[in-house]
Amino acid sequence: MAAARVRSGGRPTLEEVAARAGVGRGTASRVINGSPRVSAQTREAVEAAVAELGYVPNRAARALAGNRTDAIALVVPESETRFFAEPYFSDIVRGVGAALADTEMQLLLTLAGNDRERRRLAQYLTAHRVDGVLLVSVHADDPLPDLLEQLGMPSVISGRRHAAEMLPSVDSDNFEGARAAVDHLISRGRRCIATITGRLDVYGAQRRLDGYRKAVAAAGLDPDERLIAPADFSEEGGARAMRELLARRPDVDAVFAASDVMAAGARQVLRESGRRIPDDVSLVGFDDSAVARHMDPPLTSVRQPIEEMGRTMTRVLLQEIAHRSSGESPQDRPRIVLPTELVVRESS
Amino acid sequence: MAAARVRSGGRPTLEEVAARAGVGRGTASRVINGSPRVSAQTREAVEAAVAELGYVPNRAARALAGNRTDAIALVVPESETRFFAEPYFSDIVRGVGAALADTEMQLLLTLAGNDRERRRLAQYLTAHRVDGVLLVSVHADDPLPDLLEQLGMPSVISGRRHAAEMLPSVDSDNFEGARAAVDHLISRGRRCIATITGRLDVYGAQRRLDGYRKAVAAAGLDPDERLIAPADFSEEGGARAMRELLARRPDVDAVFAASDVMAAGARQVLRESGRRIPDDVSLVGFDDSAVARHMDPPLTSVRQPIEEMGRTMTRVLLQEIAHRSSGESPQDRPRIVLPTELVVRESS
DNA sequence: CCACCTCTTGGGAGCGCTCCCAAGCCTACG
DNA sequence: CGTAGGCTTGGGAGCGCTCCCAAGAGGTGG
Repeated sequence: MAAARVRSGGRPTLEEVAARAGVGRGTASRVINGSPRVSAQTREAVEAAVAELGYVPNRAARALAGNRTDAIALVVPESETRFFAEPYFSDIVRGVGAALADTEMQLLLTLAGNDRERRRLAQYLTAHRVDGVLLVSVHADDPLPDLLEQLGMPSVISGRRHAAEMLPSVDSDNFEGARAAVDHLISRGRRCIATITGRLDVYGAQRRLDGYRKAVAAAGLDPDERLIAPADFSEEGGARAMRELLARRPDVDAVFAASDVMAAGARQVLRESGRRIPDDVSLVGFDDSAVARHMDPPLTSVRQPIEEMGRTMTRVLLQEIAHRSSGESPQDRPRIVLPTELVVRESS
Repeated sequence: MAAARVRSGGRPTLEEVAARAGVGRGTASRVINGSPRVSAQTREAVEAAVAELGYVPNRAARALAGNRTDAIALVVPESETRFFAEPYFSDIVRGVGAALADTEMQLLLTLAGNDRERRRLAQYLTAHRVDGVLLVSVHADDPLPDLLEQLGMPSVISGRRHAAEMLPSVDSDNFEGARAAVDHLISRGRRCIATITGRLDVYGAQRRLDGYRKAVAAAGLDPDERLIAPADFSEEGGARAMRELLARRPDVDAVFAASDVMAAGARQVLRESGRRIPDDVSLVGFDDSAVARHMDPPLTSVRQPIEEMGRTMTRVLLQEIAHRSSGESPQDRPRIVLPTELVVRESS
């Protein structure tokens, strides 16, 4: 067993694996990359060498030679990681991680603050070369999607900016979720149903409002615009909106808040006004977060399959990348909508 | 303006920048890496070329040539990302991101499930070559820290496994936080104070218990072991522990739970037993999570500076990496403890 | 028996960058 | 006026891998 050249410090290289297996570098590479053009015997020899040496390919070298990186970036608006504190963020990551588990792909986490940073980011993403980008929480005026589109960077977006989004997208069914929530309130005999919306430049918030409108209209209820109060997803905003609502329509008997946190704000105001939940006013939230479960009374809420959204986004992105590199032009921009589920608790 | 060789597809390379600036490749590299051994004039010329060409260094090439990666990994036990759903996870990431903001470092997110995966992970981390590792939520029997230590990989750990941890660590002051919580209960006139602990193989949980014991002893209260109920950080576990507590010492007049979620479980059981909070029993949690703010009554809780922990861990890691690469032997293993803060609400 | 394939295989040519040596230039000093 | 020494500078030699061409081996048909 000639102890060939034993490199003192570093990890074994392809060349060493090849030498150990008694084959050429090219052949070893073929085995490691699963090319079919290798005899079974050779393959075995190389695989044995890999095992013995504990060889792991050097990513940087691969990236440089192969002009790819085996890495994707998850871009999160930094300003919102806190807003994401509710399961959202970690569940997305879980989902992405799960989908990546038996891949060689790495996950790069990129926090981008303001729009300027996001613009710079696009540069980086292409220069630092990730193979694809996952975008979450995109606002109507976010330049990033267009930039990525132009750069031809495979990307998947969650929370479409608008219906005409060019990028593949994965979303939960905000419309149906909202509709189900309102239908539920109607089935409870409520007739004067208000809604507190999120920031309407977030597509999902708009869709939730649409769902509300649809359900109200379908039930033949009075579609009073005064029953619609805009807010910003914050607890304080929810409280403020609830006060407005109460001032405009004191006879309100149900509220659909577009997030649990806003519902929490609304609950506070309803309490202070002497109204009981759900006796006087029914309350429904959205997200089914920890806040919902621990509210008093526990909050009926619309659950989104967040982890699955992460999984699905990733799967779609990997496909997109595969297509792109195999030269196919992806005709169909996948546009996936995952179902939501109403979780009924005591607040309604 | 001789249009030199204009590469059709790709981004500009160092070579092109050099040509544009009329200097050699080596010189261009020096400017870009901020070497002082360049004349001001040359520097300007290169910088201009960089700007004009929109040059961004190729990471893979750098990594390959320089034998470093400009990337660090944040290792999260996958099994716990959900447990992390409370601000923890996202706040840590925020902190890390903030500390990395004006660095060239990238953040790699690594979810590792079980111990076997974590073992494999160590391989990957060295082979895929990250420059350093951030470890959060480490259990007593986790093999990863030792592996990283052996491999000589710069690492920083949060939540030390045991006091004798070899790696640099950043932690919040669980001991003082717990003590402050119990002192607060004592100052409220409580005399029979119980505690619900987290998994004691998590260092922080152990420290919280230590803090409880210390405060009880210092106040000269009866240190009855029956007032200590172990649980697992879960709501259900908290409820179970509370039931045991009530069975053993029905006269309990205060409970310090080592997490808000467990406090929520305890609250439920206390309610069911007909006890009022805080009139009959005071309740204090730990984490100051959303659950605490929205509980009924709002929960007094110990806040940890999680985002700052992320920031600090990262800073320490970057220093560690810098030392390592400049050949200094890091004499002192930083061991940083960040202060906690008691947030008093109506539950106590 | 030879031309022509197909299947494997080896290894050269880079990918874009950092490291480092040697060369060129200038200043200062003997 | 010659020479040593300090600054800058250019560019060769890889880093470890993938891509791809050409060559060898074995088989087949005319």
